[in-house]
Amino acid sequence: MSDPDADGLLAEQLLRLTRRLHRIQKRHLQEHALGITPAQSRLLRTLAHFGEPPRMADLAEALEVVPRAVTTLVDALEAGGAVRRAPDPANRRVIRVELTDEGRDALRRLRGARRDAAKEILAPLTPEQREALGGLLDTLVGTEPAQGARC
Amino acid sequence: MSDPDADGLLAEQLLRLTRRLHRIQKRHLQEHALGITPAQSRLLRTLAHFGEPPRMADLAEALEVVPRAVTTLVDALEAGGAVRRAPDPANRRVIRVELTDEGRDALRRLRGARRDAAKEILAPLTPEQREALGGLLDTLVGTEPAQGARC
DNA sequence: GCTCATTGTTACCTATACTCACAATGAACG
DNA sequence: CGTTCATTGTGAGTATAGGTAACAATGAGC
Repeated sequence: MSDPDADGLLAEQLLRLTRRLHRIQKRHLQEHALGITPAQSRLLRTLAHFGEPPRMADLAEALEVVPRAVTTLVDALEAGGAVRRAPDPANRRVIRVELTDEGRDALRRLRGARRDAAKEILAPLTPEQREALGGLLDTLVGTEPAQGARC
Repeated sequence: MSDPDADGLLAEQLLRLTRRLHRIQKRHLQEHALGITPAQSRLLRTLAHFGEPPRMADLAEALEVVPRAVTTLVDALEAGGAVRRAPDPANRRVIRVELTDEGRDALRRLRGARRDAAKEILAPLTPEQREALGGLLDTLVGTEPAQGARC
């Protein structure tokens, strides 16, 4: 407020932080020997939050990306055996994306990688600060991760 | 803390927020009719914070990117006339990146775009919350933007 | 049946950043 | 001096994440 450029600075910090997060995430994903990119990890995690196999369009909405992007991600994950495209008997246009056993396994290992990455990036903050940050981000992002089931 | 997955969620929110910021930034940059991408805008802004024309390597460090990335950005900005590569008389290896008058002008218009973008993304927060967020990000990012002069 | 909306995808493009190799230059030192 | 080594920027190529536009297949409304 005092600094008229404070908001811009904030944006800069946000960017810097996220790029750092991305790098750390990538490294941890490699270390954990999961042949998975951060975006694929994100899809996998989102997928797990749905009660039943979501449609591609559902995933696009949940991830806040264009449907086309989901196709690419699911392609990669399906090639890796983590998910499976299943036809919807009720509507032959839609494709349900199912988590395979292999995918569930990957998710489990992924959790470790994710926790490590988060721990590393959040190291400078006290638990209270983390909570505060979480609250602020909630407000900013809109709180609703738009997941199928509220996990 | 209570939720063992809270950190991962936080990372997710951060990612979501930054991608949203990126989109908004891009849109505002287009609206303000500056033929400039977000990353170029960032370099330009960083450039303005140096007391004297920095070397490419200085920019790489300030932006936290690999030197090669700076080359690409400066290429584009130089093609657009916003910056100029100037040889360093003291060391023929180094290249100083200077802001042109045109670049200074772009920076001025850019400020508006940036403020608008920040305003839009930060709309849900009260001024106090923004300040709090800024503080937390400061702590996370390390406070030192590694700019030549502490602006 | 005809028209229109939905759904996923093919094909292509962009932005950002990375690695690797290299040429030019400067610095250190026998 | 010359040899070796470090610095600096860049060419070439790659990866990741995303976006647009056009389209074929399908379903829905009249």
